[in-house]
Amino acid sequence: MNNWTTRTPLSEAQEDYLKQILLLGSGGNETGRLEDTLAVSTQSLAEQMQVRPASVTGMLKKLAELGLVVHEAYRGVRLTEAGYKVALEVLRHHRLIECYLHQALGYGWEEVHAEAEKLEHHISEAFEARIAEWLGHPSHDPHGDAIPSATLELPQSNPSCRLSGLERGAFGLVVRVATQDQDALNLLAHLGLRPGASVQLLEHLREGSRIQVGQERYLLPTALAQVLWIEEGGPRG
Amino acid sequence: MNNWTTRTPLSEAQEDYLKQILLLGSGGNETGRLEDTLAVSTQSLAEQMQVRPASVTGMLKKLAELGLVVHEAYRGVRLTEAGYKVALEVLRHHRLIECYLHQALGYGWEEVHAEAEKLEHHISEAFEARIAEWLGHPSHDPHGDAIPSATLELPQSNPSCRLSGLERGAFGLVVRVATQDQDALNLLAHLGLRPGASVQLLEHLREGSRIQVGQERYLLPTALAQVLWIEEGGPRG
DNA sequence: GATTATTTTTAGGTATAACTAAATCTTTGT
DNA sequence: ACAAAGATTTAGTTATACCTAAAAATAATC
Repeated sequence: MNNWTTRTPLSEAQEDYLKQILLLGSGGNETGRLEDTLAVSTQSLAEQMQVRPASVTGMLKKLAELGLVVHEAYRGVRLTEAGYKVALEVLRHHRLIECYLHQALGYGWEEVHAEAEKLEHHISEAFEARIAEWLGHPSHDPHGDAIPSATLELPQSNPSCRLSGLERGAFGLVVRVATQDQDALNLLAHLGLRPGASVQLLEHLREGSRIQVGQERYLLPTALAQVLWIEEGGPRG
Repeated sequence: MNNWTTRTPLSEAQEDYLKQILLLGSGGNETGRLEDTLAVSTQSLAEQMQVRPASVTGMLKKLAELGLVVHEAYRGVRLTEAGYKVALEVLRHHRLIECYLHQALGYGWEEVHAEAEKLEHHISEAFEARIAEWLGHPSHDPHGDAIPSATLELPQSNPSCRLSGLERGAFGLVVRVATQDQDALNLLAHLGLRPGASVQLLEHLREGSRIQVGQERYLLPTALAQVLWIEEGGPRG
């Protein structure tokens, strides 16, 4: 374990592992506190990174040597404070870039992920600072994900629940679209199910949830209903 | 030699080699025509890329296999049409990014090079198109270097000469600052010797050239006087 | 034609990050 | 409690990309 806070620049793969450990450990709900994250299994990381479990073990070993994770064999991996910081930094880059592409360059909110995924590893702190400034230090990205501040604090979010967990007849506002699947994003964008959209839940069925968005009614498969996070509230603001 | 126009994505290093072959082969004066470029020596490439000549030979072999350069042993290397296209594409990315950092994000013209150097390899064609549009399809970057168009044509430049070649008493406009050395850029920026600045040449001395910029007079070392390209013209526009 | 400088070849090194196969550990079901 | 199933680790391999030093080959110059 290396304690010297030295910044041997991490590889792209290493940064991605740390980011995924944070995301998986948060169960999609980052609280901003390392203590609230769970240990992540080798398996789930392997799936997420599209790699064999053995490859994950290898990488975790390296990250553990760097003092960025604690890996208890057979029990999963957790970030250390240092690793958590790096992961938040990467997340900040990613989400700021998404914001910037959307607001400054006119990308659709469903298009920004792929470009941000590449760029997040290659921008300087100066660049980060400049776009954050230009954007007015936003708290959330175009998908509704919270953006860590320059000091790596996460902003508070209002209570919300998955669309699939909404009660019959309830109204609400989409506050977050929690998927990175490009096809899912395209579909949701086409239906107008973007952050800020107003929806009503009509009924839950075995195949999915029947909902109303504007004048249109859709039967949304459960897989998709689970990625939409809703803030409950009266009909159409 | 691979003729299939396939786009096996090139590595960062490969793109950098191609770019440097173009820059060195143009002697700092790109005409936009491959025929006007000279063969580049292994040595000069090695210096530019900060590696040993043997490494250059190795890389040239690989690039030749990809059909991007023609390497005549012991006689130097030239770009093929395909390699020339790639090099221009990289140059376009680099210079557009420099413009964008300067105009959209407020970077100083002397600061943009380093950031662009990293980003040029990691932006998509969509990103390139969007920033080109935002900028209004500029023809030159903040250093005065010509930007290849979307179709990879280089814009015509007005005739110009090095400050070191100017005649005694002549007036002119800085149109290009042809160095990537950060310290040189900083120094020139501090003296106000940026593209667009008006200068008069007072006299040439052994140590350099005495010049006047605004109210100030400087003795500019020859090494620096050679990177400043001047368009001759009457005193202060 | 010999000397010098440059270039290429050869052989080998480093680093990253992936993989497979086999061994080992943990969990689960009976 | 134990066996089977599943997950994880170990060990050894592969592939890529890049680099180097030293020896051999070539070109240029006197």
